[in-house]
Amino acid sequence: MPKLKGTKEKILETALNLFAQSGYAATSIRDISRRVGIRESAVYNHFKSKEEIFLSIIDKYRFLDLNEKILSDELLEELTTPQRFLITFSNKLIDLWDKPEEKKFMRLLLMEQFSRISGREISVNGLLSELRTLCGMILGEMVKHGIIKKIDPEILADEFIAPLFLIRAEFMVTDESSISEVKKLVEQHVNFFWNAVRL
Amino acid sequence: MPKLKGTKEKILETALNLFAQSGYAATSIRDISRRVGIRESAVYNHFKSKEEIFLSIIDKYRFLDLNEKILSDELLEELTTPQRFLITFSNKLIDLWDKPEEKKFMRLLLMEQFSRISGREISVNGLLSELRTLCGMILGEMVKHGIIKKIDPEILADEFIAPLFLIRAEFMVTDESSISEVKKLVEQHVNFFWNAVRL
DNA sequence: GTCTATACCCTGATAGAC
DNA sequence: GTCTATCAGGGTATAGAC
Repeated sequence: MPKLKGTKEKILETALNLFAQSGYAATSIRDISRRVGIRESAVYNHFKSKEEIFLSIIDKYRFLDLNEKILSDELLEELTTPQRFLITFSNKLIDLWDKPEEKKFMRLLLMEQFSRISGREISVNGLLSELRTLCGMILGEMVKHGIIKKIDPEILADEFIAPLFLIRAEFMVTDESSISEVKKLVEQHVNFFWNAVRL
Repeated sequence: MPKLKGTKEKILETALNLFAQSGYAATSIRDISRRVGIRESAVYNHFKSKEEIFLSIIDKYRFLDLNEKILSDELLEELTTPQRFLITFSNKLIDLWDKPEEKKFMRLLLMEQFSRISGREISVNGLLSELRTLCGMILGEMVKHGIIKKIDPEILADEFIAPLFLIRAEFMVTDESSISEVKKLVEQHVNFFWNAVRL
């Protein structure tokens, strides 16, 4: 990783900012180049079209690597106290979603998920499926070890994730994140969920 | 209600179709006028700008009138069997959301919620808040009558709605609605929810 | 790699005849 | 209310000098 951001990198970064702010169609190459500090035409040395910029962004941020970013050893130790584990897990997820880059990317996805730019499917489901898999695994293990009720892990995962996601999405409209309020809602949800599944 | 749709009405209808399909910015007045079958300039006899068309659409579809559209006498009779009531209620909601106009409007909202066209806030929260209030009332009554556990009705409403909404939103990306699959997921959710709150 | 210059099309919007 | 005609501005993208 070079320390000085090349122009290409700068274009991607700027484009993400503008796309996430105003949407793909409403953002022009002119806007992007102006902010980067180069001419419109110079952009075309790095990307052959506006669409290619968009697709590069998608490819760059598509993978969250949740396991790596959330499942620390420290967190796994809390598995002995499942309710606390779920709260810590959720908060870590909220923090991850609150990171500027992830936030912008999520906004972009939410905005453009129906646009089908260049036929490629831009789905929020994709972003959620990784999380769904991870939660399904964790909750499935809890079922197996008799920590929680015997319920289909996929259902458990959906019930656990859906409110979390909606809480996050709702607070994304206003940009003042008020993360503490979010975390209060998250904790309420986890408590409800825990009472629903505990034995 | 006039039988023959006036041009103004036709513009609104066409604009909703195109906005919901490609987004506000990507849809031009030309696209709209072409589909309506008039010249671009003729549009300006009815709306002074593209923005005004958008805002008219928002105003037209903003109110769902959930109480009226969902709470029938027949449904209320099922209150004696709460679990069945919740399933019927959810299915009615899904059917409502599946109506072409509501579906398109919801798509449009999901796409443009971050755009802040003309400074007006276009939030999905607004669409959900009416539902939240209704569910809060119903579930609050259930709590009061000792049918379900004593839990804050607002929390109950959120826990009930979030998965429903996410299920609906996910199936909105692909236009083949496969409503039966949706309803299966809905039923799973309601069963989970019911087991979480029953006494 | 970036610049200037430019091609060429589409945009929202207006003026004025019918 | 709809039309033709027209506008200025902005859109993506390319050519060629430096």
